[in-house]
Amino acid sequence: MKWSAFLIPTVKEVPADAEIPSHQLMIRSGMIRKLASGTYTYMPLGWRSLRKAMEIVRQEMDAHGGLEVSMPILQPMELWSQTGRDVAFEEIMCSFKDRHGRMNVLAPTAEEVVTSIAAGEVNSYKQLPINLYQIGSKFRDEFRPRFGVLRSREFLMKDAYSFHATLESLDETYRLMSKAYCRIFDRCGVDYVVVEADSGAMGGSGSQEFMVTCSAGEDVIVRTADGSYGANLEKAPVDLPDVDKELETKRIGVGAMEEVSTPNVGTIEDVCAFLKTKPAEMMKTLIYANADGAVVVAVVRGDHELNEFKLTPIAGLGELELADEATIVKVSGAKVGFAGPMGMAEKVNKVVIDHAVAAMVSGVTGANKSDAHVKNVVPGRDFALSGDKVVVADIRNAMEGDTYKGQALQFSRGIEVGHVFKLGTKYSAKLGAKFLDENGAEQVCIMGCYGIGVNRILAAAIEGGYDENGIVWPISIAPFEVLVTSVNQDDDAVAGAAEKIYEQLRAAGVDVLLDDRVMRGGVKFKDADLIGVPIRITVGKRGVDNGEVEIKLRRDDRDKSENVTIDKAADRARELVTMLYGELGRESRRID
RNA sequence: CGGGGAGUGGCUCAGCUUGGCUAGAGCGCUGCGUUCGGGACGCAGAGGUCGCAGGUUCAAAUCCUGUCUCCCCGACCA
Repeated sequence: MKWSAFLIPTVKEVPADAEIPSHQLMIRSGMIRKLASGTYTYMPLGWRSLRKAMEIVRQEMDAHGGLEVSMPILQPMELWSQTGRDVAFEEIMCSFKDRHGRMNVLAPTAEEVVTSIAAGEVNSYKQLPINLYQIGSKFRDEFRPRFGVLRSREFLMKDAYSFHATLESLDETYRLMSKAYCRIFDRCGVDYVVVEADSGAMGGSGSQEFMVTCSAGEDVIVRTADGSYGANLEKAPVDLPDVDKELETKRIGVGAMEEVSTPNVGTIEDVCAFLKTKPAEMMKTLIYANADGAVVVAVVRGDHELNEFKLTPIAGLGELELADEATIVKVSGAKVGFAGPMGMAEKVNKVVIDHAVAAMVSGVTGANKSDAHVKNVVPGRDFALSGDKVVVADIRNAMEGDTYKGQALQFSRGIEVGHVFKLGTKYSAKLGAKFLDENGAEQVCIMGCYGIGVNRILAAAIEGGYDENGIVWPISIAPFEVLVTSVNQDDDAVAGAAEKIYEQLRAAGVDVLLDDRVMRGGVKFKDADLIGVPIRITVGKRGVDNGEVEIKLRRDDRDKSENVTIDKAADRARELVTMLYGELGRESRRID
């Protein structure tokens, strides 16, 4: 490809609405342009990179048992009603009514469609297992699109769905997919970690996320110091508090509960300031309700955060939401901010107390009376720690200083680029994906599903590879492998040498871009750095006069360029191409 | 959805408080010349009716109302 015939609209100024490096650089390098909030055009350069990422995904899926298909983006709402996900996804689905009055949705994902295919076409255990995948646009009406291509309303996803006769078969495919994912991300040159995850709206039993660590990431990754365990914060467990042998003795020494007036002092911070205590000596009482009006009271230490992903299954009352003001007033007998755990077990459907609270000698909490708190509240004495409706459990977020399996927990941020789930029979049962087993008995297919955010691979690669001058691409997903810059395009000898090297590389199957624009060198070098092609051949008058050109890697400093003769330039570049590909994916990563 | 901010040439922004001459700058773009290995310089140009709709006024980019769009913060941090 010749630059003069290509469209690479680079810009010097940083667009006002781009905040993170990958977003800024994708716009500045002319890869993408925004059409509307959360929707982007991939310009020729960006599309080349995206296609390369797609192709790596495709190759590895094909190599690991995937069968590529193309399912409709346009789906009937009716299908979603059958699994109840018309409600679960309601707020995030792009939907519209067609001229016949039917509701349609633009695919946010495709479990329903693929399962209905399996329901129709899979009849026998002999057809199983099977793993169907596609790479295509998905639509989610995000609450808040942001960070460019990282959280957009339309995005490119590789989604795969496997069907099995047995759990063992599912496990096998799940492992195979994890392996394929490792190869994909290795080949794409992104630095990732695999963590335990919550399966969220997908449902199912097991799930792992592939996260690219990056400060702009929206998820928090928790890892043990020895690296043996990692999880999304949503899921990350914490060790139980140390057992204090003196606990009971200390509690006996605590005086009776004492009510103190705290007018309009509702938040933990305010109460601490008012009563001169610390958050760690307080108990936060949160009141939740489900759609049927069942009420759950959760109690965590004042310095801890409740984790709803942990609370929900323990409460066992379905989806929970923080109760509205009226419910809080009714349950606690006080305005918002003054609830306490005392006497709650008798009033609500469930009381869930965090381990850390159960281990407190005593604490301060709301008095269940407006404008009042109580001191000297002793767990077990002043509110129950056991009983029909009471559970003590891990319901809080891990935080700095916590341990798991005795290992200190470390926190970092990450971008979710891949997610694998064991779905079980949630969809197959509802949509009738059944088969006959060896004994002629009808069974429901067991399913797995496996997603990759293809756009996110690009953004993540940039977040992990850029400098003050622009992008530093891994060669596998760079828009071009080699850039030949003709510094003096108006000089026939220079232009001729550059063209010759370009043609040699093309003939050798190298993906090469020739900057044949008649422009000043400085502009060309700046553009070259910006678009980040990994191998650069600089052809200029001062070298050509000596029969030489310069070759350097984008990631190396300017002074590390090497001079080679014009004749050998293409061969040397090919060696470097091979070397750079060889560097990708050499690290083996262990996946369970 | 709640709070905040912003919509002015292709891009980044000034002007608006205290309405008033042909609406400005930088970048980009076109032409000519000088330059020419790290985003050159000079000269000459093209390009906006100030998001949209209404209103106030002799007069509106500027004030008022409505509306649309975009961005930021939050949205189940008590």
